[in-house]
Amino acid sequence: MTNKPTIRDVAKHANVSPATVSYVLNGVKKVSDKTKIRVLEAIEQLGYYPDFTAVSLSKRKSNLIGIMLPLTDDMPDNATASVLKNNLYYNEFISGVEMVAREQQFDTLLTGVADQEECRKWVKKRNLDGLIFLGIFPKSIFEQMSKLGIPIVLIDTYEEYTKLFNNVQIDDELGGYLAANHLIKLGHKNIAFVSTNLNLSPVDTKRFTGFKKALNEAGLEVNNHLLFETREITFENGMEIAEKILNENKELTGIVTVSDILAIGMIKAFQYHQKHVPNDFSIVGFDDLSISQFTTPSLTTIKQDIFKKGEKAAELLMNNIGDQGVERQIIELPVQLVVRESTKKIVSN
Amino acid sequence: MTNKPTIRDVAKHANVSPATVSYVLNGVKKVSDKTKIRVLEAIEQLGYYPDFTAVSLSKRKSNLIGIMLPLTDDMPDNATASVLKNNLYYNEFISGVEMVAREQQFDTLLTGVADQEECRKWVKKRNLDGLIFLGIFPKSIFEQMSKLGIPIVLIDTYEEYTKLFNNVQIDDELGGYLAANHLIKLGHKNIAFVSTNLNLSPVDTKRFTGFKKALNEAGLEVNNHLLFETREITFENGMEIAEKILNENKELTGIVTVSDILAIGMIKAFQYHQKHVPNDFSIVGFDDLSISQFTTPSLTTIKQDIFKKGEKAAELLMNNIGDQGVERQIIELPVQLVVRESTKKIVSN
DNA sequence: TTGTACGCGTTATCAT
DNA sequence: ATGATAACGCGTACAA
Repeated sequence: MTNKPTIRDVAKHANVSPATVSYVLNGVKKVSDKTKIRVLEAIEQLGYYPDFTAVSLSKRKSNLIGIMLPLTDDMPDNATASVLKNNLYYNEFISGVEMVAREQQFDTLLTGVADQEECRKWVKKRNLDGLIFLGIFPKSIFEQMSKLGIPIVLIDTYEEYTKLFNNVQIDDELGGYLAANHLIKLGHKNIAFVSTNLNLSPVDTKRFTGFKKALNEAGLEVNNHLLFETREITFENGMEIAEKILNENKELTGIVTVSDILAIGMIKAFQYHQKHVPNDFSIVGFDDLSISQFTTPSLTTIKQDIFKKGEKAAELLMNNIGDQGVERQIIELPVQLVVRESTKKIVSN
Repeated sequence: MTNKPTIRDVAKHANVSPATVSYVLNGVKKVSDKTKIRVLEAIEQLGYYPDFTAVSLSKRKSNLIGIMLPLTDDMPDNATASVLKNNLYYNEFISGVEMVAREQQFDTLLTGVADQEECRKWVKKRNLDGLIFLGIFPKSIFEQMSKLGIPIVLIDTYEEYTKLFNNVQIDDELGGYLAANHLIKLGHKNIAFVSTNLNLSPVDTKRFTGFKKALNEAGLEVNNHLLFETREITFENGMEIAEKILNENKELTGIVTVSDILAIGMIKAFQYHQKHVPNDFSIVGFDDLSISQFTTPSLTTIKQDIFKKGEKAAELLMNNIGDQGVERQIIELPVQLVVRESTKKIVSN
């Protein structure tokens, strides 16, 4: 038979009880060395390995972690997929999580959630051992989640109500500061800030804070006309903003964005309208995606190691799953200015 | 208690047996309408929903499907992650699978596999209901897999020994043909073909076949010096090939590649060495990734709908999981030439 | 070390 | 035709 051997098969083969086999498997030191060896041999011979489903049912532990992607209400049902499709950021992050999880015999599940009920069900249905929240979620969801009793790691959250969870983040304010400062040092005085809706994104707000700080320090005034908000981070939205800038004839030479994606879209639109980057506009991205050094011009950007962010998040989660009662941690990863071709010293008039 | 209600709780609440509840849940028509309503009410009131782990254990069905990524032996252990990280292709594909799976209450697991044993174990451990193979795998793995007794969908395979599985593919030969033909029509006569190792990649071989066909039809000779093979599809390898072309002073004006990634890398290297695309080299990519219309120059490429490929693969898999004995199917998705800025009519001398 | 109840839903068997 | 009982899937962990 190609049938998978069970723990009872092994037990029979080794002339012991299933319990003993289980003890050997789990390193419970209740077993004499000689029986242990017999059991190990039997396991080897039969090619036995435990069924995770059964383990999961009896231990109430699935060796499964979940990554939660945000779905706003106005998105179509199938938005998980489209979020993934368009956002290279998620891709790298998930890879990092995957890698660490796999090393520890965990598998990773992905979902988008519209409401907390759905989320709770998902966790319960699959007996998930831990959760990573990637993105912004409403307060109510966290209240629900904290009742779930499983470790949770948040990414890039600043809201007060998230303070009781683990968090992996970067110094977003510094990122915004570095980006603006870079342009200022290049002589730019009229600098735009391009982000998602600041009311909805504390991350972008932090970056904006850093941005403003740099301008203030340089004695430059923060001009609200040079703040551009878009709903979602896509290439297309980047193009739209660039066109808006051109249409409205904004006076500016420098642009700080919260995402390489937006920056790339903007550059494309500028080029389409015969504007040159960096000659006409200097643009700083954010993230340093793998594509960003291969665009033309290559992107000056604030680099964060998204892959490592995923790794750290998974490590944190694993530690918490391993033993509860670990204290809540905040891990801050570094950001760094990477200067490439999309920014340039301004040509004074 | 916040404890999840079990089927027995529901049964008690409705004054029936657990079995009856199960029947109602599974639509077994053994239950009178009045009891059914009672049960439904109890379910509603208690907020009951079944535990997938338990269902999985008793039904031997997990509502989980797996996507298998290839790991060659010489890759590091953690290569799943890096494959994902670098390959935007996978990203879009997986999104498509995810979406369809989710609609049917399935979750999707991802893994890279080095050998068939590991793969088999993974399937067994998690009781996976179906498998999608994304990429090229050795023959031996398929022999093992066919014994597993779960539906399998292959992507882009042409090997003889894969003929007994479902397959989702595109017309790769046509793709190669269209790409070459486009360049020929633009007046190019010395056209390179850039691919992975043709001995290892039947897909690239098909495209090469189409490529050669177009050249032959046009009375052009296929020059082996203009065939460039690389090990892996990365931006960096694209750059390398471009540099090789420049270093060796190859006489060519047109380039057909098997991937947008390679094309983007090549363009970058050309630009770095003061060569202009498309003025000096016309380049055709393959895939039409979401980034490809935002590079500079934007890519002329052979478009395939990778997202849809994922959707189709998942649909096929779901159908097969639903009822076995469905006949093996091959689904061929269309390819299409998308002309953008990276190709141009040759300036005759 | 072992026997065995348990976790939770399913389904074959049996009863009305 | 309805519905209950109980064994089962597989590993775990407590009592003995």
